Amino acid sequence: MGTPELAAVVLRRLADWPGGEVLAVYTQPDRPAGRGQKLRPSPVKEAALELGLPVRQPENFRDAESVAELAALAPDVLAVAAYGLILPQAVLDIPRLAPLNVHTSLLPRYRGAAPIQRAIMENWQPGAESGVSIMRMEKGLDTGPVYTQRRIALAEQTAGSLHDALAALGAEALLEVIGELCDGTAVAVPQDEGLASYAAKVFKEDGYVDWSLPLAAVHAQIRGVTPFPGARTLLQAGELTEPLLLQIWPGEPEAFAGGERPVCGSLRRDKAGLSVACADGWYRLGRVRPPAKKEMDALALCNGLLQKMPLGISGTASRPEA
RNA sequence: CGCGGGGUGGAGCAGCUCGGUAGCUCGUCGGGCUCAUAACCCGAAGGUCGUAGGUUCAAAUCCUGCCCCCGCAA
Repeated sequence: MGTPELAAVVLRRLADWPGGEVLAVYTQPDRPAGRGQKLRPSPVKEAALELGLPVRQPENFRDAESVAELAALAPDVLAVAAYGLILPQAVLDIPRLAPLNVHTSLLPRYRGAAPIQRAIMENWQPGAESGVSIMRMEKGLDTGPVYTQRRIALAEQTAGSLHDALAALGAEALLEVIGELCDGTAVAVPQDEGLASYAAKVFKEDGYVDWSLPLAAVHAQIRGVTPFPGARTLLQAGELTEPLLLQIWPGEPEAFAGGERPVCGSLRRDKAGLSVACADGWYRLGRVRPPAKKEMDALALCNGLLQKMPLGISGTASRPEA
């Protein structure tokens, strides 16, 4: 049971597994999405169809009928990853062995909606890490006992790359736990409630870069919202008739040279491109995208839209009005 | 028919309102200069202006159809 790309990765791995069989795939109903508001199947549904697996898309499990349909399959386990539907106790009780959940954080930290992104945004100390947990589902949100975890260094990860890495690790860990459940050797350890934290959903405003922070924090914020919802900043430079809402990708932190202390948010153009001043250094912009344009190097932006901007420090980058 | 932006040498843009010589920054190639450079100087190549029609003496520019790309929203 799952919906987005993460769950599709896990599903493919499960379908591949010789130790068991996927009885059915549950995913959210097709939703209008994208340009033109066309009805679109979820990544999980696409994967399931590719694999020739039966797909079910109930609106929810509040009615007895949906629950009965699932129960009729008599599954040994329920494997859930980012399904996006609340599963009532009646559903959690169905599997013979356990209802399992793949959660992309080191529980009990970052329970909730956006563990991957929040973990990156909030942990910019050197050596920080995150990971994925396989837990037994219970009534509360991501509160169940944990069977196993896999850790991974955050380093230069973006939300996108970490997502991919954790999807692979999570699928592997899930198979391991299912195997142990079959053998009867699986052990789940209750979470330490004292260490619990929640990862709130990430909105577009979370991508508005706060240049008053230190380089490492700025870099972490940008990596955490890349590629979704994307980091943005409002550029105001000399010849621009109106401010430019730029989407930006992770760039290069550069510590200030001795004595340098520009105001946070100052823009600097040089032969190599564009940099923005943070609390303790210049953040050199890498890939960048103006509204309605394709993504490009900061240097290309300078050569085109910003070509009248003089070399040196002028203009500012700031958070758009909320 | 959800809203909106765009397609101009290799990259990024201007020019279109008001039709009349293909422009700018960068890159590339050749040459020069320098201890040196993502430095500077000189020179050159490179474009069916997305596509098919229409209007016109004349279309990147005005009109119509089509193709392609992208943002928002969900």
